[in-house]
This record gives sequence, C-alpha cells and structure tokens, in this order.
Amino acid sequence: MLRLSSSNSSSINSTFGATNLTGIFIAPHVNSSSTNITSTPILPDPFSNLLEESMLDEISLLDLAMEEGFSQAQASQLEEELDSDSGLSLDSSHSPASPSSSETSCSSAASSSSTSATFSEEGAVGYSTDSEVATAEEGAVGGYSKLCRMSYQNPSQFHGLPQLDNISHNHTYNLPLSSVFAEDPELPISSGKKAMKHSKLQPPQDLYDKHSSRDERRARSMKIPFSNEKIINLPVEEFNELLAKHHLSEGQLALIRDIRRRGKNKMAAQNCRKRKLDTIINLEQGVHDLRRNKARLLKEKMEFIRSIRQMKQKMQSLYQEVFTQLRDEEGRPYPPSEYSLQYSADGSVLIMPRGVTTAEQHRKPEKKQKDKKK
DNA sequence: CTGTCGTGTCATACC
DNA sequence: GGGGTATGACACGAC
Repeated sequence: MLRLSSSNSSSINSTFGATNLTGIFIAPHVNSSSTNITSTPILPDPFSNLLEESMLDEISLLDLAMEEGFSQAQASQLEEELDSDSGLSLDSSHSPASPSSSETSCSSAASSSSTSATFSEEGAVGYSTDSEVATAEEGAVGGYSKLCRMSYQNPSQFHGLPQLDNISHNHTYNLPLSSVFAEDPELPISSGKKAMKHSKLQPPQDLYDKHSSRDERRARSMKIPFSNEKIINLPVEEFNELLAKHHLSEGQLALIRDIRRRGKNKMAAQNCRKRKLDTIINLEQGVHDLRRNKARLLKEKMEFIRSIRQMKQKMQSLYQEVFTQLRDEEGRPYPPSEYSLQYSADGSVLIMPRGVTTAEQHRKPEKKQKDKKK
C-alpha cells in the first residue's frame, strides 16, 4: 500500500515545494482508506521539475560562486567598475604618432632653402642606401627637422584619450645634432629643443621650413628640379610626364624612384600602424565588454541563488503548515516523528511512515530525521 | 643608463 | 614585369 518515494525524493523531503502548493497536501484519504497511509495520487506540481533541478543545482552553483570568489556585492561592484569604463586598460603607450591631421606634406619647404653648406654624412648605420650617388653627394641643410604629416591621422579619433594629446616629436633622422643645428647659430640645440618640448604650441613656421627629410636633402643635393611631394604623390602617368619633361641623369632618376618608393612606403607604414592600433583598441574594447558581461551574468546568478533559497524557506513553512493539517481516518493528526511527506519523481506527494523506505533510501531519511531533530 | 615609443626604411610577399 | 600596398623587422632619436 505504501508508495515509496523515488530515490531522490528523500533528499528533497525537507525542501520540496512551490510557491503555493497548500492544496496538494490536503489529505484526500481521510475516511476513505482502511489503512492509515495515504495512497492517493496527487496532482502533479508544475514547479516540481524546475525546483528539483534548481535545488540539485544549487550546491554546484554555490560551489561555483565560491570558486570564483565572488559575493553578490563583489559582482555588483565589478559590474559598476566595468560600467565606469575603468576596465579598459588602454595605456598611454597606444598614443598616436602625433596629433597632426593634415595630409601628407613632406615637401615644399625644401625648395625655399638657400643654404649651401655641407654635412658629412647621414649617420645611418644599418641602411644600404639605394641612391649611393645621392648619399655621397648629399648636401647639408642643417637645423631641419622633418614635418611629415600622417595621412591617416585623425585627431578626432583620440579625443577621448587626453593622455594622448600633446605628443610632439622632433625626428632629425640620422643627422648628428651637431650637423643638424650647426648651420643656424640662432637655434642652439638645447634651447631649441627645450622650446619645442615645453611649448604646447606648434613651433613657428619658419622653423618647420628649415627642416627637411633625408630624401629632401638628397633631392636638393642632386638638384632634382621638382618637389618630393610631386615625386611621391603624382599619379603614375603625370609622374612619367614630369620625368619626361626634364633631362635627368641616371643618378637623378634612381634617386627619384627611391624617393617615390620610400614616400609611398612611408605612408603605407603609417596606415599599417594605424590599422594595428585600431585593432588593438577594438580588441581591448571587446575584452572590456566581455568582462562586463561576465560580471552581469555572475550578478544574475547570485540573485537566482538567493531567490531559490527564499523559495526553499517558504516551502519549508508550507510543508509544516500542510502537515499539521493532515488527519488520519480517525481524525487524528499524524505525528511528525513518525510520518513525513514524500515527494516522488512523478510529481505525487505521499505521506509515509518514517523509516519505511527501501534499503537505498534508508540512510538519507534517517539523516534527514536527525537533522530535523536538531 | 636603460627601456619605451614613434617613426623611417628595408625586405619581402602579395595584388 | 613594373608599380603599388601591406607588414614584419630593424635602426634610430626623443623622452
């Protein structure tokens, strides 16, 4: 006559339930059975499966939470921190080359130079110069610094990164400072550099005019009759026309080709670096988003665990309430020490005498009973 | 003095 | 095949 509970019902004996299952515990067997044990199937509980799984999972959930070392407060805090964007570790090393925005303009100023002094050499150590003639004949125009604007640079992209502002470099490539500045006694090295360094304003235009790249100096020394800007940026057709218009020596032609190649490659390198930087920024943003998402999910998990705990407590009180209202066929209450409600796997709820279990179920109910007595 | 950063250049692969 | 582009590697100056 006894319907034994399923193997896992005993484990949830003290905690099964739903938000409102009072009705299902009303003893349907009062005065209807010759035994004092109910055997009537009870309406399936729509919450049973969900709750069973939840309860069975709770331990592992809690374990997970413990494993991750997170309290709900911590999860909330983490999420807030991530919301405040502090998780994005974009350090200053990702600063753009310079905040300038104009198009490539490495040219022009060279032609205004009238300096005729010479300098010894480029100072390039590891490079094999293509245009050796140019290198050998390279004239010196001291005190020039490069002013090549990056074609890709868009300062608006970095507006949110104040640490990236005010980056200014004075690249006098491969030129010994002595030769760079020797030509202009009005620009002592230290004061000139300090003026650049400590002034957030752009240096005066005439200072820029006196700066040029190595290729510009080479072009001047080889008496190239047009600007490097044209050499580099002219379309092939116009470029060839330009070459045809002038009678140029082999050395001049070789230098011009090198200047064009280097100029193109310079812009390509700048674009390449910009893309690389963008990729890094995007990846960091992705990491930030994923971290924030993880924190949010963790927070949700904690809330679910708390909710499940509250439901269990509620079910416990409902269990007590229902059990105390049950009566046997003679109208007597069931003593809790001798009977308990069992919740079977098929959704039915049975009242069973304690200790009447299968061999497998024997231990846990006893344990539960002990716990109850505590 | 050393490490880092930005940049130009070269070599190479690819289109 | 020449020219352009993309990119890793290297060197160098600035800081």
